[in-house]
Amino acid sequence: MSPRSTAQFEEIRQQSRKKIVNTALELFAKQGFHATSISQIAKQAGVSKGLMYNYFDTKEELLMAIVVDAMEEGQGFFAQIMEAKPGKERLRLMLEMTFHYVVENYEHQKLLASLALQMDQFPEIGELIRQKYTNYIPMLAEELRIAGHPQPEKHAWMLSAIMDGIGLQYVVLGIATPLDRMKQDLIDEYCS
Amino acid sequence: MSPRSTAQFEEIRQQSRKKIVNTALELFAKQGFHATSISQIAKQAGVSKGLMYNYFDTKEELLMAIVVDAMEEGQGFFAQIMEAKPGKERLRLMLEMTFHYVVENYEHQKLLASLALQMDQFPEIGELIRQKYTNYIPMLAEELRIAGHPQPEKHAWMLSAIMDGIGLQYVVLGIATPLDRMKQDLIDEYCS
Amino acid sequence: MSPRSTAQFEEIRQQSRKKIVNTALELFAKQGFHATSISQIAKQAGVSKGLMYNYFDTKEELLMAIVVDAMEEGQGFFAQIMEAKPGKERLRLMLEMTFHYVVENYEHQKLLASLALQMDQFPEIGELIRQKYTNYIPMLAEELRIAGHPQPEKHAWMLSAIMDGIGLQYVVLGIATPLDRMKQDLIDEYCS
Amino acid sequence: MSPRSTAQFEEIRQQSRKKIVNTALELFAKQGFHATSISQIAKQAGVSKGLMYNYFDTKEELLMAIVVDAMEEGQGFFAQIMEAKPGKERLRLMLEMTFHYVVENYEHQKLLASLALQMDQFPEIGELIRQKYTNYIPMLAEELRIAGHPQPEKHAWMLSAIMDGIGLQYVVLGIATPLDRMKQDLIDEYCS
DNA sequence: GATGAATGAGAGTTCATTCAT
DNA sequence: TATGAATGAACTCTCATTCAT
Repeated sequence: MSPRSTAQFEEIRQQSRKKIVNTALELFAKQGFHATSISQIAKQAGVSKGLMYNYFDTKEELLMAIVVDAMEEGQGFFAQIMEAKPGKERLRLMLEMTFHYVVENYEHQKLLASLALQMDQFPEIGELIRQKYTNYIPMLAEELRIAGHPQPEKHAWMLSAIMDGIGLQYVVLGIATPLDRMKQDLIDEYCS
Repeated sequence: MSPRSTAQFEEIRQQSRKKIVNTALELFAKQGFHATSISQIAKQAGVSKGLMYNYFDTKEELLMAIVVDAMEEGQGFFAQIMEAKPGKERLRLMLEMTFHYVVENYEHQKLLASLALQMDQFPEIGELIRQKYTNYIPMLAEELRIAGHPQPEKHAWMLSAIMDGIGLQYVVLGIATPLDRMKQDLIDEYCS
Repeated sequence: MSPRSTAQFEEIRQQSRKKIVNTALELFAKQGFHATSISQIAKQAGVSKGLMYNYFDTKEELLMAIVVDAMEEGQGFFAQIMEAKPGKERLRLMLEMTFHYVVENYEHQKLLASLALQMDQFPEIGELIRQKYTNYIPMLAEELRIAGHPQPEKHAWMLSAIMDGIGLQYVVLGIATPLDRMKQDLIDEYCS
Repeated sequence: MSPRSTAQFEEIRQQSRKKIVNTALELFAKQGFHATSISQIAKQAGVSKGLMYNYFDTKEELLMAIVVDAMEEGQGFFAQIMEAKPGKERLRLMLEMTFHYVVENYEHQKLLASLALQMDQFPEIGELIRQKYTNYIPMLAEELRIAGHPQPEKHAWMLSAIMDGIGLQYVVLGIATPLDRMKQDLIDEYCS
């Protein structure tokens, strides 16, 4: 009789939105953005094709929403790290959480890597990725400096390359990559 | 009819084919496979759409031809390296040529990275990429062992991750990456 | 429950209905029937899409309701005119009120013109329009005869064409059309 | 063996283009632009849906091409008239050819009327229509002045309204409109 | 060998309509 | 009475592929 309340509608919206976003993330990560059709997302999410357009104006906007989610998740990790006391321990935490992120956010990681390779086509996303690097390298250098490392800038590039390479290998090769051992090796080298 | 004209035809064929392959490589690398249309390749290569199907039965086959080219190019590099005397010098040569390859074969590099992230869609290519890793890591370990390095296997993974990371950053960020310095740092660390 | 609240409900119903009809008229006139969506009407009228289907079963029915309104409005004008004493004065009144109608009912006028051009698609409306002409021309001829005009039938066609033409130009060109002057010219020619 | 010549291709193109344009004109005129789908045009023209996009980038561009055709046809008529010696005879020719145009170009006429009522949605076309009026009225006044008519401007508006009204009635009512008689009446009134 | 007109499946997107609440 | 989430058919448009010449 009585219409649903605003709060009820909002909850329904959030549920549907999440279903769509999660499915899209999964498929975009596995197949790439262009090779994934709205039909496929809808079918796998168990909703109609049209529903997506109740939440996102275009396929690109759906992608953008996922990327923003991924970036915010990364920011969250980072903020958590930065609450720790500066020094070797924080550097260690940083490495450990990065490895943790790679494993836990396999799909985000894979999708972002894929998008990084097509920045021409998604300029907005390209800008976000570029900015991430612009911020990340100096921050890492500063962290290494605080941890008492000589040549912090050199190792910032090196470490970031290693982390990117490990991430890439992980999303490409899967569990064949000896993640745990490499994590330990890096911690031994940089945090002791 | 005469052998002469047959040879001429063959040369024309090779030229056309090369034009197509080069253009396709350029566009696939820049835009990705799915975002590049046969029409666009044909127009930019200055040939007709129909002609492309004279050389490649499908778009996938064109991609495959490019990938095989890229792999053979890589093999060539590798063979060249293996002609050198084993030891620290060969390891150094290996690093230097890898850096050289990254810069000179930017497009191959970028395309392969992109395909590595979509191995589900191109199983044949996926297999090639997986094999490359399967061969590469032990080979690198052996090389490190020969060069007198302790813990060769550990550093094989590490080095391969660094190289992949550097390559990824290079194709994503372009010249902002301090390639030369990183090359020197690696050589200093691993070849002295 | 009480009669009072029933009456209130009825009033609310009429208000909502009027809001919807007015908004739809405005948008149909400005953009055309097919280029106007139910969503747009609902949003601009400040009601929910669902509510519209409480009043009109289909989009076509909403259109039909508007057209019937417009026709009834025209009938009202006509009835008013017919209360006057037959003769030159009534003809003059007819012309003046027609001009008045054109200005005051710009949107009805424009929508009807637009529908007249797509009678195949709305047969019911087409029939109404055809009937209007079937009745209008002889009535106008009779009016001209009563007013003492020679060749009343010829001028009936002529006058109706002029009025249609002026109406069309007015809805197309807007105020650039010299309505007042043309009205005076017609009155001078036909009513003196 | 040998590929088709450029001229052959061009002729094929022109034929297909004409088939599409003619069918589209017919359907746009009968049903309106929005109520006509590309599928319907293709089916009735006996070509594939995709072929239209070989000739026109969008449905709007197809419409635009038709409108430009219609405008040019009108220009042609006009130029023909202007070759005659100025005076009553030319005015008579103008009226006769306008009636002729209305009958012969029924579909153009109907489509243009329909578009004139939706100028907001097709600004480019709206501008063309507005310009036509801006040029047409003064030209008609001048023509009337040359023909020795008193109050040429007043009658220019009147005549243009009559012609528009007749055209509108003709495309709406069809042959029920007494075109020939009205033509004669107008010629008698304005050209003697 | 070479062309580009033609096809049609399938992409992204819109929208009238339904319905649980 | 009133809401808006949800549907799915139909839309515009794209593109790998075919084929007559």
